[in-house]
Amino acid sequence: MKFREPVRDKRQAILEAALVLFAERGFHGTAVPEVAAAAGVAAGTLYRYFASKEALVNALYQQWKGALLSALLSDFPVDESPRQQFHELWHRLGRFATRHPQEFAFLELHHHAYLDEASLKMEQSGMQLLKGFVEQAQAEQAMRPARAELIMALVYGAFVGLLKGCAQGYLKLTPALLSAAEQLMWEAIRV
Amino acid sequence: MKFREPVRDKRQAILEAALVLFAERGFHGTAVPEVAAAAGVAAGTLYRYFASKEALVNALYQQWKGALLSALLSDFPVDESPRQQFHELWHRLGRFATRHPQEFAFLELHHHAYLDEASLKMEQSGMQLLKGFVEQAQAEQAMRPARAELIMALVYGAFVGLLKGCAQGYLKLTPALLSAAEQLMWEAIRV
Amino acid sequence: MKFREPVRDKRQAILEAALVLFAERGFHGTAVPEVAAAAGVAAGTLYRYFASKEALVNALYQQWKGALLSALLSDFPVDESPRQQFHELWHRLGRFATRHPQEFAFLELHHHAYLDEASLKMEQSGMQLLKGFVEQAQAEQAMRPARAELIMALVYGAFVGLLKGCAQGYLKLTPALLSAAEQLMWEAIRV
Amino acid sequence: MKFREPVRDKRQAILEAALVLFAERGFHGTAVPEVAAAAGVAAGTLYRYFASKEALVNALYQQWKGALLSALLSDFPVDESPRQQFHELWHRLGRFATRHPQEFAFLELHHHAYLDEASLKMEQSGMQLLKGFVEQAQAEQAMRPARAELIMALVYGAFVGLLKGCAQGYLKLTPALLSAAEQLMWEAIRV
DNA sequence: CATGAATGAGTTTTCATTCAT
DNA sequence: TATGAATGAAAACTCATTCAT
Repeated sequence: MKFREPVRDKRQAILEAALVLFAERGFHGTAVPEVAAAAGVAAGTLYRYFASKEALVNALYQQWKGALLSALLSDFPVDESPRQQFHELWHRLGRFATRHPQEFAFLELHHHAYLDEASLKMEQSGMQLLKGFVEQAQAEQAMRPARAELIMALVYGAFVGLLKGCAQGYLKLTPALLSAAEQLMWEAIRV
Repeated sequence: MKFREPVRDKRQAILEAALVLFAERGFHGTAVPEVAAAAGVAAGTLYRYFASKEALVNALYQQWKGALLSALLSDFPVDESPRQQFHELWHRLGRFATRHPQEFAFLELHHHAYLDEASLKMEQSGMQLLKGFVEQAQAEQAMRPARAELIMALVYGAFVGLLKGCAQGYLKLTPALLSAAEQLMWEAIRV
Repeated sequence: MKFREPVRDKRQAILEAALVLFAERGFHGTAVPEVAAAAGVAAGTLYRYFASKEALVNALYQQWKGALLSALLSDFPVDESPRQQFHELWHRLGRFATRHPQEFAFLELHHHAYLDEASLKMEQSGMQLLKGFVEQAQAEQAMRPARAELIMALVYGAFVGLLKGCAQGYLKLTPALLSAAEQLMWEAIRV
Repeated sequence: MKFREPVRDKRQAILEAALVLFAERGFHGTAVPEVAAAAGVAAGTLYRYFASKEALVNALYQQWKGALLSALLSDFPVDESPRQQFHELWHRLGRFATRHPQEFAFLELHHHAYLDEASLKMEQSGMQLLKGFVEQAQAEQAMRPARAELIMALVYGAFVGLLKGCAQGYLKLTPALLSAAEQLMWEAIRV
């Protein structure tokens, strides 16, 4: 009697609205009723889906940190050369950031002082997986023998810096730019 | 009846207190009375020195962004080789971040959605100066001919990533680490 | 798919759940959805049986105030001596409070600022009936000639105080205790 | 330059306003802004004096439970006869309830489910002191050898019942009524 | 100039009630 | 008739800012 209203799912609508606002104005800079209004629901409704504002931001963080890690690592070409693996990682990062610019901004351009244990655990597990890739490449003597954490911090930091430059309008995120950036950063870490 | 240190300068005390709190909890996560209390002044007094909370954070941003730019660029060895100049820039960044970790965290680890024009202008003028260095090095064919903004975004992003890794405890900011990082990033951008 | 007990009567289930919660946490301290959940029905269902939260608490009050009055007065031994009648009343009060401790607590240990006219009328009619007993005993010169309302207030207040002492853990409601209390209070009012 | 405005003290004004409203409508039935408005202050001001609504009600409870205990026990005539001591206690209770009817109603006519440890301790220490009086009278064989807690529950309950009767309009709190009540209750407990 | 109590609009959150299913 | 998601007004509480002292 009622054609599927385009409400997909209120929980999802709330998550999407929150993402946009948190990415733009930060967690503390965004009021719950603003999120609710942007999601097209009443303020009280938000609390049927999330126990608190903090629970909401953690759910958001876990959803997208998980998506990012999954995008980076699912079906990772474990048998390829380090150079090829690096290309793959950088390319996947670029694709994720191109398709989900607000999500990436939310994840990486903000200082998250309110994360719960589950969120922190997810963060750390991602680090571990990447560390494995770095150490394997080092074992194959295809990557400089610096501390794995240092290499990861520099490479990931460089990528985030690139995205920040795009967000601020200094750069435009194109395949060519990504490719150039990849080449530079590979030079930084190759043997 | 009053044993506080000679009240150096209340404005300065407020700026220092605000810096610590903003770096830790962010702008919106910090209450003005907290800042005042931490500075050892009354809440009303803060408003004699700053028109609003936003004016305070902008003053802080300009103070330290200016200090950072000044640290990077004053007496810059314009006649040295690009490699030497890069070393100098990286070393100065490292020294600044080592001496002023909270200031650096405030400047670079937060998303500043409240900056006024003066702050934005300062940000941009810093970029211009660094761009000049990159372009000169490229003119000397000592640095790859990529877009200057790309090189700056990657290098500065890598440095910020390094500091974030230190802030999160994955790394420890030592001269050796800085030196290793410098070497890697130079490889990224040298011809 | 549904193993709840034969849903006796939803109205009754709601009343029972409300009683427990109102007795424990008070009317304003209890949320309607909590009552519904405790009764095993949906929140909306409650409103099929009671027009509002106030209607619910008044129905509850009337149900149990009525039950208490009925327990006190049905088949009252009108021909017995005043002493015997007092014994009967005290004993019936004790039995009611023993069998229905939460009901008694709800009725007498809370300040009911929301009673409607029907509830107040019930309260008053109970008073009238007891007043008759007192006045008859006084006419027979078996009870002191104080104001009937005074005697009732003291005796009933003493009983409530006894129950409050039990609820707080100072006393334990045993037949022996009730009997001792009865004896003391009879001494208070006998000629 | 400004003659002492009749604000006595805002903390006191808040306590007084809260007392009236809590006595009438109960703790959960009273909204904080109502208390503030009745006290003639802004809602936020209340929180400068009390950390929370619960802290307010506990402060109120302790203030008046303390006043009641003090009224009962300060300069207690320890050398008088038990009968005389009972008269004194009853009289003091009556005077307190006459002078502070709302305070007494707040203390004794509500179910306080939110008391903190300090409040509970105060309650218990009052009980202990009164218990001492009962036990001494029993030792002198001037009071029936029932459990002290029972005697206290009945006598105090009777007094509360009397006040409840007055609050509901059945009785009027006069010296004569108090005196009559005292005589009845003494008969209950004397040997 | 400095203070800090006071403000009241704004925040997060709750809850009595409704209504589409 | 029963449901329970949705509502939105109201609750408790916070905080940027003001102003009398």
